[in-house]
Amino acid sequence: MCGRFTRTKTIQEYAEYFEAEGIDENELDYNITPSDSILAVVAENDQTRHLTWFHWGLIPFWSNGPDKRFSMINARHESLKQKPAYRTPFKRHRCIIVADGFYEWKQTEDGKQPYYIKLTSDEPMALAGLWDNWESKETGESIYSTSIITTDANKIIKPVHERMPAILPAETFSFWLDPMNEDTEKLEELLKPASSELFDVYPVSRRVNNPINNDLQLLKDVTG
DNA sequence: CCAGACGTTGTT
DNA sequence: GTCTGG
DNA sequence: CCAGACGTTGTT
DNA sequence: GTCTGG
Repeated sequence: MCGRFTRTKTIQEYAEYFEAEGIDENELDYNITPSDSILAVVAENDQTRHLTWFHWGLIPFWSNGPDKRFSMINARHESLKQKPAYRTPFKRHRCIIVADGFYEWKQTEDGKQPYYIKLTSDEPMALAGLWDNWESKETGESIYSTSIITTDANKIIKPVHERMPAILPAETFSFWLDPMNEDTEKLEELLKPASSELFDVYPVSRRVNNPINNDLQLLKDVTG
């Protein structure tokens, strides 16, 4: 699954990498947790791309509002076409969530050991995501929210965890983001596990476990 | 037809 | 909104 | 995802 | 055990 990740570069770098219109804000984060605001790329009908913030945890537009009983921080790619919460967003509300790496935990005899997973190339990680917009009938308040799509873990991640986020290669960004594209068969093919050869996986400090910790040292390999 | 649900992971 | 269950 | 909190009534 | 908060 993907329940914690990082965003370690500047907005300007992401704007350039994703060929998207930036925003006049910046916030590095070494320990992003569910319910945080997260950065994503969306495209308009004319294919113009924008960076924008979303609440992490999908709130369907038809729901009565944020509901803590549900934690829709991840969407299994196997259920996108079927589940009511994901069907329409998969057709019309796809986005790319901006990350540089993510954490997964392995249960050990003496507790939970976090691992950091990043691209060997040090490029940004393009996580496949869905978004929705919920509006309050009372106040008119609008919440843009998002969910990260998960898929089977690849060979290098499987020893740590059974699932991983779907990661998009740069040449598929346009196809994935195009809001007019409703070819769910072909879109689904992009959600296969990314190749093991692209990744570094290593154990990091258990300070990651507590979301209050948020500093560059969290990314340090503790193997020695 | 209406009522009610609408989620994932890991662990058991 | 849309699907499932009754 | 993990960490941390978690409850009411009646009597003093 | 289960829910909330971060």
